[in-house]
Amino acid sequence: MQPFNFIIMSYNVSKNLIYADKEYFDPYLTLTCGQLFRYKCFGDVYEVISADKKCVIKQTNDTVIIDSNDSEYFVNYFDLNTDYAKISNFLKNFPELTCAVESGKGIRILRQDLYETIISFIISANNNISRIRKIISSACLAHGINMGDYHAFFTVKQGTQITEQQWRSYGAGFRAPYLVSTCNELSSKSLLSDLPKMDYFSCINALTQLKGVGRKVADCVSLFALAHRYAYPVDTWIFKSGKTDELNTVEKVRNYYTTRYGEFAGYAQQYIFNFSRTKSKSK
DNA sequence: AGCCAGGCCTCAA
DNA sequence: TTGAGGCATGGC
Repeated sequence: MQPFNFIIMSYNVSKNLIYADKEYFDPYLTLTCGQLFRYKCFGDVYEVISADKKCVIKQTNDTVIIDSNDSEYFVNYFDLNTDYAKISNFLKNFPELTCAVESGKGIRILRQDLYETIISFIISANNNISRIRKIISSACLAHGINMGDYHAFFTVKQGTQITEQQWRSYGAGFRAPYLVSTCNELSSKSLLSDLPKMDYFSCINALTQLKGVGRKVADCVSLFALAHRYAYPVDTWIFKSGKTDELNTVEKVRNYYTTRYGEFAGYAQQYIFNFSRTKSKSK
């Protein structure tokens, strides 16, 4: 399959503004579906912080407007060069995905900063999204560079200065020693610059060497930061919705659905995750 | 009040 | 290789 078949220019850039087609970009779903943790909602206006950058998202009837000081960064961040119409139409053909794709229409899978994603998803282990957001927010407030109206995510160097006790005071709990260890590893080795050059399985192998990074976190990093859309992170929601008498372990669920959805497994996973959580909230 | 959360680590067998 | 148990904390 040729990559350019899935590329479409559904946006325009004018100075600090990006105008994106709203048809396949729902900011609310994209921001709240658990792939990023540094965003705020002000009615239908949103603020997103990624690494040391910030953007503000506004909307008209048919357009999403992204205001930032680095349009190129956020075009890539929001994956605006990928054609989600083709992806969702393809996935809709799987009967078990029809409802999930419909209700998750407009979710985009981001291309996030690698370091921030690794740290954030170590914190995510056995945790809930609102707590994850608070822990990350506290750490960034204390250690990230003050950018005026927001704080950047702490740098790799700043990360090495956060003590276990400080992590605990931010609410990281038993993950505190993992965070200290991984911050040091990422600072002293070349992993952060090597990972983007690796194939998917090499990424999983390298990432799971880090403390606090198991297969699920490694899959999230592969999917949300390294653009390996084959990755299929199996968390409690995905496992509950996918398990059967035969598929009774996390490994079996992951193997079955990565094979079933192939190079689009990551997108499918995100639709399923969103759908099962919204179903659970409404009852 | 008690279960659960975008799981991982250690330690047995 | 697989399974059990423990784990900080607070949302709901």
